[in-house]
Amino acid sequence: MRIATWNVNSIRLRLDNTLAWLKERQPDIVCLQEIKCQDDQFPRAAFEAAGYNVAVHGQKGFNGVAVLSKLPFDEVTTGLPGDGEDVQSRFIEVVVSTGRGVVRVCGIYLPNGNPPDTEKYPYKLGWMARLRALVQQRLALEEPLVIAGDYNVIPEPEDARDPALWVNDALFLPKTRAAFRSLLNLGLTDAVRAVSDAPGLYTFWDYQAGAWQKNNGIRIDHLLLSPQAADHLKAIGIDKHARSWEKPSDHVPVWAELDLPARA
DNA sequence: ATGACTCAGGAACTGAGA
Repeated sequence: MRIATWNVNSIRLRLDNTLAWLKERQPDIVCLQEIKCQDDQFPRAAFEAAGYNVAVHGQKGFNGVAVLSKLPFDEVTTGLPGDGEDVQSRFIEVVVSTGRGVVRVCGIYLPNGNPPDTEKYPYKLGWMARLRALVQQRLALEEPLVIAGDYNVIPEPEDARDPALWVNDALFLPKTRAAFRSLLNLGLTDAVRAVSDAPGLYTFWDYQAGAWQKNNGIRIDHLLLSPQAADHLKAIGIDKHARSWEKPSDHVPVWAELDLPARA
């Protein structure tokens, strides 16, 4: 079973790119972020025609997450618990059944948090604390669990081409990195880092200042695995070439292959 | 030195992104 994440930066503008990538990579489950539309504006029929079930948690104009799955959904829940005032669409959780039991997938779009001297940064840190609490509960289920998405966290200096550029940024501040480590320390495995310690495994290049041409990238899109998922990890990939396509997202797809059947 | 793009909304620009 191949599980992927991709921040598409508007699903309506990126529909053709997304369909082309699905055909090429053949993922079984895909978490999408920044769909930037309401539920009824999501191009559901195009993905259903490509063989996917669709779960959407959108909002008007920005944010928004969705999950595509070749397997039918046993459960779909939306919204990260822990703050009744939070109206931003950044969390979706699904459960599917395989021939060897269930797989649980959380799709997340973690807040950016910039500028750090505004209310946006405490919102980010609060969101990370709420995510940690949820993950702690889910780990007690002892299921294969994948938390996939745009974390807006640069975990380590080698995850940026030029870490000095990011020292005062919400993506790389000590409190951000500490909160990410605290999540990992619950017992999660960063799928990419389980396979490679190489530098340069970037997932985002800014549209500005020729960041792509200069390979001035960062690694901020991650798949974190529960022990029951990590035990089945076979391979990972970062589909960097999607950044060079016509009308690209500023993020590229990241995927993990688990040695679990992709059929019920 | 600074800004540099790209999106949605809604009809000229602003907010947001990272």
